[in-house]
Amino acid sequence: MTPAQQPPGETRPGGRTARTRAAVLDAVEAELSEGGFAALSMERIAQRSGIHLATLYRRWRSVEGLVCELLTEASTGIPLPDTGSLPEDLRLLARRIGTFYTAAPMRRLVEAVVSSAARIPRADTVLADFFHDRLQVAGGLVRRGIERGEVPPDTDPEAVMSALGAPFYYRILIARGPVDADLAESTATAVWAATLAGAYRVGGATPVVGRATPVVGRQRTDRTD
Amino acid sequence: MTPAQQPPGETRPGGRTARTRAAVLDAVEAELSEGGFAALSMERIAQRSGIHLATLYRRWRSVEGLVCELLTEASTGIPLPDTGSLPEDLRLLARRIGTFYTAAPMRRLVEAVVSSAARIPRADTVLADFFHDRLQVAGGLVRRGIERGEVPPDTDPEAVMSALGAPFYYRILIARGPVDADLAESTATAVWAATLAGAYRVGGATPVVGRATPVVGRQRTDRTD
DNA sequence: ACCCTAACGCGAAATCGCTCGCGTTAGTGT
DNA sequence: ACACTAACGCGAGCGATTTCGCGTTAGGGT
Repeated sequence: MTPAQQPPGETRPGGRTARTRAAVLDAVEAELSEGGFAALSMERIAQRSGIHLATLYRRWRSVEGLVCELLTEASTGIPLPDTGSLPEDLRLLARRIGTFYTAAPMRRLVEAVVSSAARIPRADTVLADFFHDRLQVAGGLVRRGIERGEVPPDTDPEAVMSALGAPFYYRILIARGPVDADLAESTATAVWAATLAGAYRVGGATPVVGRATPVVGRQRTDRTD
Repeated sequence: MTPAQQPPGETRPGGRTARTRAAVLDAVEAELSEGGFAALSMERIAQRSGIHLATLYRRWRSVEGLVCELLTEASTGIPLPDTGSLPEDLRLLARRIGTFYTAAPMRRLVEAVVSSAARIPRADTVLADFFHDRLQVAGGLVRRGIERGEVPPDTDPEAVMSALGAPFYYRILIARGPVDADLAESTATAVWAATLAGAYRVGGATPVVGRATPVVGRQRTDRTD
């Protein structure tokens, strides 16, 4: 039988292979920044990078495959703060996410990958894995806060980090408005307040009863209406 | 000169035109529910609806155009509650959004439209307009709360409603996990707490200083660091 | 009840995206 | 330094999508 036949770029990843990869990904990024995902085609990428069309198809199968690879490249995008204070960390991270997505290129990349995920299964898993990993490590930020006793110990770190990211992606993908500093501030404030209120506990949120909320502590409401 | 030549379906919207439209949109919805956007093609829609392929292309140009039209159809999706209490309304609405997106069909539609928006300009504007309108009317919910004095008077209604929606779309499009009741509860709690904390004020959020938050009232912090 | 034409059905034709087979180039191991 | 072969360049070719021109059907106005 044939020995599994893995796709190009795997068995001999050095030298020329690496160069073409870099050239292609650069071209994709540039094209994406200029015209967005709509104007992105294998043809254009081939011309811009100087790499032959057939090679592109061989290694990446489709434009979707290309933007997926570009996403995995961008892993080292936003560094996680560690100031010793969770609310400070949240605010700082929100600002970094904000500035990260204020510029068009990364916005476009997210659009492209999400768009791809709806079309090819591979992009779906790449996207899911990417953010799953990122959420995992970002959760460390919250875990340190728990250890310091800043928030309820049963706070779900990933839920908090999801809440911190969500508004930005909502703005980019749904509301389709600009990401600005106000959004970052608002989000940081909101997430911190919500965390204190116990909205992100592991077994589901404990509802805030009535009006004024006893904000700290581990209040429990056993109503199950 | 030729008299502008508007696309089919505009000048004579009754009778047969309306029937084909209905048949086609039904087919799109069905196909979308079953196979998702990836499996959606003009060919399949034509077969399923019994409408000829050429007609589809004439009226809607592409699958993206079709899902756009389907979105505008789904306007009457989630009714807005009005219980007389903002936190109750928020929780109820969150639950409705939750159940709405728990089932696959609407999830798929959102995926499809967002995916389309990255590719054709028309979808971009359709999506933006749709959610802009929806945010506008949903904001009434918050405005009533302001009139009742439940939240700070300078609360931004649309910001609150964005915050209520964001986690669901994050879950669907980014985290790619299931939308469940927990998410709805968590979101409702979080948004209410954040609103009380003043995270969604019109001129940008007033940061929550320090640890315990004076939750009600209109505290002001003039620090601008 | 009649005409007018928008919208549709039909099949052929053109276009586009994508793949395939073969020769060439350049890493990599000995 | 040499051999081996992964990865690339090239252009023809295939299939699927999209369009076109024409005849037909059926609303809407008078």
